[in-house]
Amino acid sequence: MSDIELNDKKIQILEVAEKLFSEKGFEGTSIRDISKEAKINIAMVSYYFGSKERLLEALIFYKTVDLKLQLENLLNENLEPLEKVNKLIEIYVNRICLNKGIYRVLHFELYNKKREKSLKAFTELKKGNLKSVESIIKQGQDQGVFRKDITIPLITPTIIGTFFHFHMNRSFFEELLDLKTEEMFNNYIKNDLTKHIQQTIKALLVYEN
Amino acid sequence: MSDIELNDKKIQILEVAEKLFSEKGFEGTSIRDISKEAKINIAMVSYYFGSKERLLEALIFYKTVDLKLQLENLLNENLEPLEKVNKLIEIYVNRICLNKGIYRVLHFELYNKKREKSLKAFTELKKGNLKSVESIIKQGQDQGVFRKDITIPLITPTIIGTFFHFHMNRSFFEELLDLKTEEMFNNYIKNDLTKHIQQTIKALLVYEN
DNA sequence: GTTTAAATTAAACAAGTGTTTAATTTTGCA
DNA sequence: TGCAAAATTAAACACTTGTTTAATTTAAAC
Repeated sequence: MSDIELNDKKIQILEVAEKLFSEKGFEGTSIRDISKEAKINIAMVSYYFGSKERLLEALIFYKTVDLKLQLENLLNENLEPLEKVNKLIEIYVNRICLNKGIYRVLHFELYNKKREKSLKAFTELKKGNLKSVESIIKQGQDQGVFRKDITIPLITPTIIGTFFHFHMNRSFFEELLDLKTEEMFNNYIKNDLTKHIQQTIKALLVYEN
Repeated sequence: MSDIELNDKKIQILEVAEKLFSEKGFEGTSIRDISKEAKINIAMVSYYFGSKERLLEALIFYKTVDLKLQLENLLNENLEPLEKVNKLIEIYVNRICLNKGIYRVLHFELYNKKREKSLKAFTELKKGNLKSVESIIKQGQDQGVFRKDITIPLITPTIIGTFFHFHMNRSFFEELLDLKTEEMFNNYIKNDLTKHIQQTIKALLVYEN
């Protein structure tokens, strides 16, 4: 069976792996954990993916392959620069929200470790994202809507970092903001948190001293 | 030996543990790894801390105990609101920079895991931090310098999240911004990144529509 | 229905895990 | 110097880890 081709069983394993990796980390999750949750034999992971390490690689590829496309589509839409930025933020928040687990895995299993193949794919993804952001912001600068003394590569850290930090401290904010149900938490992200990020980036981009 | 009392050997173990936990994660680091790096016998960790889990608890306490104090001191300083916010950002960046490893451990080993004792200590720390931030910003609002339609609890995620995301993608930004040495990287954080965060928060706080 | 490849299984493998034990060495104090 | 407490050690403990093996079942093609 090909490395890329994904049948139902492979996908099922990947979904379970994402869930467990994000909950307990890569090292903290055993193949037996995955097998149990996915209701398959322990040998099937090696059979399908070769090793636990290659399972992680497959997972990263599987979960990041279409983000690039989504951003490139945004570029070609006919929108005002600020609207584009707001939509960009929505895409980021939405995506990380949907793929809850994988971003935690990406950032924490690829940091300071020798997973060259996975790391390279992740780096390429980030480069592509940055190009899209640059393009959008330069459009706004050319139109005289955005100020020019901003460091564009630091915009993404502010967008994703704010969301990520909020998400990583989920239980703290659940208690603080009295978000009792999963639905309330997700609604807060979709409305208030997204708005806060949009407000922040807008202030940063159009502020005049 | 008391739980709290820290002799040289205990501290040596904690320092090594922080380094390895931050590099390889809690589960990814074995007691034998720690022993080897700290040049002690494997039994010494259990002897001093009781267990690997309790070692983590001790580490978190050891590394967070004085941040609270630092923030409370800032409150009483005689500074303009905006200056206080800028200094707050400097304190955060500086602290996380100095304690490189522990924040990664805090956010990723306490997320979705049942480490109640450690989690509680961390939550208390965050509550205290939030109180300091609230107090500073309300001061600025009372003086009419800061706008009032902002969500204060989301300020910290933006500050720490931006820095954290930058740090978690270190190798990406090293390549992108051509930061060849450790010194250049640290200087970029101290100057450009800190300035970006300060610029962002300032824009958010004083922007008038 | 037979055949061939793919899928699935239980069992075993060696290596690594956190922790405990019991013996030995070092230390500090009378 | 002598002695009790603390520190340190090597060895063993039971358990979990990722991976492989070889046998069996299922599926598809002819």
